[in-house]
Amino acid sequence: MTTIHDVARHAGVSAATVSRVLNGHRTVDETLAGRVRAAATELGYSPNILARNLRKSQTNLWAVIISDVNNPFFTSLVRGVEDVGQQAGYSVLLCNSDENPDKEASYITAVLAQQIAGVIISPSSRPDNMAQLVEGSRAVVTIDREVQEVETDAVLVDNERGAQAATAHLIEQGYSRIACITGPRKVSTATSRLRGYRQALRDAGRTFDTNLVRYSDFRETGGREAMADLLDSGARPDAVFATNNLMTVGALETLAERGLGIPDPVGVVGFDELPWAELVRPSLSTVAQPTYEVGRTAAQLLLKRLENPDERFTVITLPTTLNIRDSSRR
Amino acid sequence: MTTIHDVARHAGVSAATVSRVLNGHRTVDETLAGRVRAAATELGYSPNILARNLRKSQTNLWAVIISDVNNPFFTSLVRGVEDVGQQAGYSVLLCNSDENPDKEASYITAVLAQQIAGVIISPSSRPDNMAQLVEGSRAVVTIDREVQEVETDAVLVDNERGAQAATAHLIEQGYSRIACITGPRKVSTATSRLRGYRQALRDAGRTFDTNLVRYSDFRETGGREAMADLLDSGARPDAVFATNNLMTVGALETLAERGLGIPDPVGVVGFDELPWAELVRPSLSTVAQPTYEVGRTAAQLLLKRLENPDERFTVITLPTTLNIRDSSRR
DNA sequence: CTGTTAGCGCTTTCAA
DNA sequence: TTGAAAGCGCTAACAG
Repeated sequence: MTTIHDVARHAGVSAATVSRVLNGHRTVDETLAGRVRAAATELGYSPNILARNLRKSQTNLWAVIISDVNNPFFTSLVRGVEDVGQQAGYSVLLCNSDENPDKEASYITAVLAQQIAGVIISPSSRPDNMAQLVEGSRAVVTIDREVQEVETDAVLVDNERGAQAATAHLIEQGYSRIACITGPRKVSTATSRLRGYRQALRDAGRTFDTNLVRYSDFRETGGREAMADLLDSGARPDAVFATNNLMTVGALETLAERGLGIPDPVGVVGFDELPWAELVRPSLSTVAQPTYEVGRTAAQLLLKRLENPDERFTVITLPTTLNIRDSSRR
Repeated sequence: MTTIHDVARHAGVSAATVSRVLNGHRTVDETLAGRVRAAATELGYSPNILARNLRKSQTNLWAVIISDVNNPFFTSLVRGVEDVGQQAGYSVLLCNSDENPDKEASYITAVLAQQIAGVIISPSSRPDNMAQLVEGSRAVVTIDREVQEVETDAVLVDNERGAQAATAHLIEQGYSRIACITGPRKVSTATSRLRGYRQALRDAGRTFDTNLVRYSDFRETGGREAMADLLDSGARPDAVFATNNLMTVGALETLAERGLGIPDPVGVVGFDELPWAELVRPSLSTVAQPTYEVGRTAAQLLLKRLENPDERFTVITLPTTLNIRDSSRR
């Protein structure tokens, strides 16, 4: 291992000067700086990151805490984060909270212990976790979901409008008993999307019927059970809007099991794109989120916050796109 | 920040003793150890990981270098790694080489610079990268693909047998002109799976026809183009075996575009499970890999290697499962 | 079994 | 503008 002292000796300067040059402090004479850079390349020097971390009490790591690595929504997002982070010299730690507040809490503890530079998080339903994270961390950007109790930079999508567009589309296709399978009551995306659904019904002069609404868990089995329950309960839905991709898959499975055709007698629109939505037969109508963009934008906010810790918080809301395919077109 | 010295003072011992107790060295008197533990909890002490990292010249981080985060094969694998790693006190860095040897090289450099404790990698086609990684890293486990030139612990699946079973199944269903879309010539999974395909043909007394083989890139568009080329070339395939999930998707897209029915006139079997294989119509026959298990096993090998750097290398080969669904059944 | 001591390699005052 | 020196908090070699 060549150290900063080796470079210093080789260039005939002190270690402090080498440090200054390599960190881009402009206060060094150009001649010396040149000598230092030459020595560094000649010796193949690269600074010991661990020593730097200790000295600065901070790593060059980011953490992304998401609720499900298996959900393509998040993987695409992670790429967006990674692309920006790597550019700026950060490596990305992936943490998978699994929609489980305890697991989230343990990751937050780990993140604080590691002295991670910045955190991008899709928060679970426990606001205390977020409070602790924000308290102990240098920079936090919230994605996907809002947390009322804690203020941070955030990147969201226009959930309400997306849900409204999806529901309005189903209405316009002549469906009359449109069900909604949404996520946990405490998760903002679940409630916003439900609100959009409700708004579309109201706009169309329809009544909002709680018999047609199910609160589930954003998972495949949850969607499956919610759909079964809707069919068995006598609510007689002729269409369903599911507020995330996995629950949509679950709903489709139930419909297939029951031998119910799509889009007739039952129309389907899902929130979130499925990677192979075109291959599913009939092809699936979705409200698509700009997932990669969400990740990229969050990473950019994080970068800004790291540079400028005292700036006011920004919240960016990105638009969704309604992709009308065969599952809702009759 | 409470430091080890605070705890030492509080417990009336030296910092070294505190360190010993907290690291589980058994050479400390139980009375003292108890006092230390009491002091530590009372003060809410947690060791500074950055200092420990510097001192030990090693982080408590693992890196997983994979070729595509968007591929569900890898995300499930990452979970397996993460579950084991977290248990043992490691955090997992996710690196996305994107099937690009240059990107892989840059991640390897980063991993070495970070002094990552252990690396799990699905190597690209550039053996030099692996050589450099193995040279500079404490522990490396290879997954998914073999690299001839470099010896490491490894977790593989029985690609040849899986491919053979898939092809034999197509033969048994009465398909006579079975094509194979495989990956890059330099990637072992591509060649092993092709070998299995070939073996099945031989076993059935069929001739191996290179006109029915395409080397592609393990990506969706690659599979799409390869399928189109097969159809346009006059090779007249009546079935296709694609050697990974994304290329299978591509092939399905081409077949749909051309209005060719599945399983008639064209049968399809893919390697790797698709997350919603059941929803694709017709449902897709696949050779499934135990992805989560691959990750878990690799992590366990890594743990072992870290404990025991001089042990002989182990290579574990896990079995695949042929899931026969509608796309190949006529 | 325990304490003293000496760094790990870097950044950053502080003084020149 | 530069260098000397201190020290981030920890672990491990060594001595007792």
